[in-house]
Amino acid sequence: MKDYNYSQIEKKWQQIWDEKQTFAAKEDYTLPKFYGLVEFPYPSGQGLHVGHPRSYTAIDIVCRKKRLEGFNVLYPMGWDAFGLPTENYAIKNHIHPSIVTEKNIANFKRQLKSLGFSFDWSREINTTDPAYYKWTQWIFLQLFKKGLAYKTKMNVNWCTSCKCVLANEEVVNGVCERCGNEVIHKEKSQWMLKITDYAEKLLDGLNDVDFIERVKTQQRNWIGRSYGTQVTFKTNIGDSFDIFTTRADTLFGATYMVMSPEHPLLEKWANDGKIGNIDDVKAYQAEAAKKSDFERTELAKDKTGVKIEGITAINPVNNAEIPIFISDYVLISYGTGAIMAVPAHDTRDWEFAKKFSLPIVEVVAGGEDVQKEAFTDCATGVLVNSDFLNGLSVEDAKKKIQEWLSEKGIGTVKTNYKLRDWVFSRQRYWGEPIPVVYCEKCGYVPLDESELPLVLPNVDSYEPTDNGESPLAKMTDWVNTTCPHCGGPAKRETDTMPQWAGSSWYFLRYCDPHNDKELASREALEYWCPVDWYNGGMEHTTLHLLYSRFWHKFLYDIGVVPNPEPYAKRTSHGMILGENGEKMSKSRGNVVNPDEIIKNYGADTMRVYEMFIGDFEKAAPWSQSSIKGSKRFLEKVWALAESVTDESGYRKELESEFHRTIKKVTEDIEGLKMNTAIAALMTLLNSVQATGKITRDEYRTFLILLNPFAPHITEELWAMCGFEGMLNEASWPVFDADKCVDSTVEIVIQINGKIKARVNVPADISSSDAIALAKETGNIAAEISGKTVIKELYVPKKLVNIVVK
RNA sequence: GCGGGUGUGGCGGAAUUGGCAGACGCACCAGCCUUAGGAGCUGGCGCCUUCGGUGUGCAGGUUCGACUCCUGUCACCCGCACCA
Repeated sequence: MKDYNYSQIEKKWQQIWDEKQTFAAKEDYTLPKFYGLVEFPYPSGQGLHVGHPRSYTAIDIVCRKKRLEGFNVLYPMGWDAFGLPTENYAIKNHIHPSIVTEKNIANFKRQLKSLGFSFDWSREINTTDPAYYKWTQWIFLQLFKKGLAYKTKMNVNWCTSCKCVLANEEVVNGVCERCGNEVIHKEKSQWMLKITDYAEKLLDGLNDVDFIERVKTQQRNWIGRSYGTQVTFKTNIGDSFDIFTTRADTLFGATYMVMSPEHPLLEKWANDGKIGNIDDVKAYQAEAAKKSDFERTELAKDKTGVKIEGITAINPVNNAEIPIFISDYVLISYGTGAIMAVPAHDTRDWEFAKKFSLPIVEVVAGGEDVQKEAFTDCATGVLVNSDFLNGLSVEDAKKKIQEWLSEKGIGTVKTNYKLRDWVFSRQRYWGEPIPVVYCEKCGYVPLDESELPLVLPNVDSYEPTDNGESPLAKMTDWVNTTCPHCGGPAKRETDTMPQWAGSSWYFLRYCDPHNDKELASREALEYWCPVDWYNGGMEHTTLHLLYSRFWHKFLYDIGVVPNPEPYAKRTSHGMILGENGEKMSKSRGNVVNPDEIIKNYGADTMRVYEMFIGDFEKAAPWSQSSIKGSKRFLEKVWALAESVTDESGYRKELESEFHRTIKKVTEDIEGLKMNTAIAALMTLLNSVQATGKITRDEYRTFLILLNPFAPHITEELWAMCGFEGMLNEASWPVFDADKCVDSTVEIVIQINGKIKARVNVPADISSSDAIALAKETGNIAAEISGKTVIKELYVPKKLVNIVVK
C-alpha cells in the first residue's frame, strides 16, 4: 500500500473541489438552508495566524456535516481590508494601499485554500472594492436621511500615534486598542452614528437570540441600562438644573451637589459673574480637561473638587440650601452631568464628603454607622429622617418619592444608558469616503444615490497630518465640488469611515454578492437570513458584534432586511497561545506559522490537532509534540484501508460502539465539542484495530464521520476503496438509539460505597436479580456476613451498593 | 470595586437530572523490531512503601454514594471600571 502522502493528496482534492465548485451554495431556495459564518479576516502582511483556523475549522466541520445531512449550506469568506496597518505599510514603502491589499489577499487566500476549508469562493467579497463599498456608503446615506448620522463638535478620543479619532469601544485602559499609545481628548467636529437610539432594541433583542451567555452579559453591561429618576433642583440665583439618580428614595440625605467640570451651566454662571471663586473653578476645569482618560480613571480615584462659592442648590424635599461642587468624578457624558450627593448611601459621595468635611445624613437605616462607611444595600434598608418616607422599604420609598416628584412637576422616571453614540469618522486615507458634501448655504448635504460609489481618489501621500485632517483634504480638485442641493460651491467630506463600517453588514452581501441594483435581493435575504451560526472572537463583542446588530436593526426598520436580528447563534473560540502559554506575538518570538505546519504535518493533521487541542471556548497553548498524536491517528486511519474485508454491515461485537460513536460525533459537532468527538473516533479506531480488520460498511461509516474533520484523507480513502461517488455527496450516518447499548454491561459492586468487585450482567437485569447476583460474586458474601444489611440498591447499568453496619 | 468564568496526573484535557475519577492524546518508563531512529509495535503510567490506603484548590456540610449539590474560604483568568 502507498504511504500517506498528505501533500499530494491535499493538493489533489483542493483542485478537484475548486474545479467542481463542490462547496458553492445552491441557488435553489426550496432546500433546507444553513448559513454558517466566521469573521472575515483583515488581510495583514503577516499572513494567516494559527489562531484563524481554530474558528474556521470548527464552523467548517459544522458546515460539512450539514451538507452531508442534506442542507444547502452557505459558508462564505471575504476580506475586511480597509485599515491602518495597510495604510502604514503603504506610507513606509510608497505603495498604494490597494496594491498592498491585493497582495495580502492573495497570500491569505492561498493559505486558507491550503487548509481545505469548504468556503464558497464564488461569493468572495472585499470591503475595499468600490462595488462593495458602494453599499456601505448607501447604508450611511440611509442613516443620514433618518437623522441617525450627524456631525457635531465634541470632545473626542485622539490617538497621538495613529493621529486619528477613536470610538469609545476602541479605547482600552486609556490607550489605543490598536497601537497601545496614549489617547488624549481633543475638541473636533465628527460624524456620529446614533447607536443610542437603538440601546433599547439592542438589549431586548438579546432575549431572542442564542448567544453564549458571556457575550450577552458583556453587551448588556456595555449598553448599561439603568432605571432612575431625573430631578430638577433650583438654585438660590434662580437657575435650575437636572440630576439623574437611581436612588430617589435617598433625596432627604442629599447634603451637596456635584457638577461635572464640563457642565454647560458653569460657563453661563461664569459669564454672569455669579461664581465667587471663579479663578479656582477655572483652574480646576483646566486641570480636568488636560487629563487623559487614563489619568482620570486609573490615577484619580482620590476625589478632588472645588466648591462653587456664591451659588447653592435647594433640595426640593426640605428646601435645605446645599453647596454645589465641581468634581471630575462626575462625568459630563452620562446622565445629566450633575448629581445629588448622598454620602451616607453612596461610596463615592461618602469619600468626597469625608475629604471635604461635608455632613453625612443617614436616611436608610439597617447598616453600620454611616459616619464610618456608606450603607448601599437596597434590599434590607428602611427609610428614616425622611419625613413622609419614614418606615418604608427602599423599593416602596422610590415609588412614593417618584409620585411626589412627578405631582410637583420636578421629577420624572428616566432610563439611562452607558452606551454613547458611535464616533464614525477617521482622519485617514484607507477607508470608505463619507458621501456627504458641505455647502455654506445648505449645510451638510448627502450625495444622490446615483453618485455612488464615491470612489476613493488616488493621492500622492497617505501621511496623516498633525492638524487632524485626513490626507484627502490635500486633494483640492477632489474636495471642491458642487452642492447637490443648490448647485453652489461645496466641499466634500474628507474624513473616511472607520474599519468597522464594512464589516457591519458584510454577512448580507454574501447572500447575493454580485447584485448591482441593491445590497442583496429580497429573495436571497429572506432565504439565507438570519445567519444560523456565527463564530468569532470575544474581542469583538462590544465592537463589530454590537455595531453590526445596530446596522441590521436599522436596516430592518427601514424594510431592507427581513429579520430584526442578524445572527441566530453566536459562539466564541479561545485563543491559541504560544508554546510557553503566552499570547502569540512576534515580539515574544512564539509565533507558529501555519504554512510550516501544513508542510510538515499536512492540513488534515493541522485541522484535527487544532480541534483536539482542548475546550473550544478556552485558550489553549500550542504544543509541537502533541500535534504528532493527531498525525499518528490519521496514519492509522490510512493504514486501515489495507484491512478492509468484503463483509457488510457492522460486526456484532462492534455494532453498539459504532452507534454510540455516531451519536457522540453527531451531538458533539452541534455542541462545538470537537475535542471529545475526535476522542470518540480515536477510541472507535482503537477498538477496530484490536480486531485486526474492518468491514466495508464499518470503514465507510468511519470515513464519513471523520470527513468534516479531515476532509482530504477521507475523500482519498473513499476513492481508493471504491465507494460510490465522492464522499462529500454521501449521507451522514444515523444512529439507532436502541443499538447504542450493549446487551450485557459491567457493573460494580460496592459495600458502603466502596468498590469491592465487578460483574457482567444483562443490561435489562431486574434490581432484585442484580442484588442477588452481587451477593454471590467474589468475596462479597464473606464481606457482609455477620453484619446487618441496612440498604441495598441497584442503579441500572451502573452499580449495586450494599450498605451494612 | 462590579460582572462573568476557571481550579482535576508531569502536560492538553475527559467525566454533571449525584453512581467505576483521570476517557482520548502528549510526555515518560520497560520490552520488541531495526545497521540506525525525532519511525513502528507491545505493555506500563495519579499519589503513598506492598496488603491496603488516599486523591478533583482549601475547610466544613447533605447523601448509601459528591469533581458534580449546599455553606464558607483561597487562588488565577477575562470583561467593565467614579455610569450616580
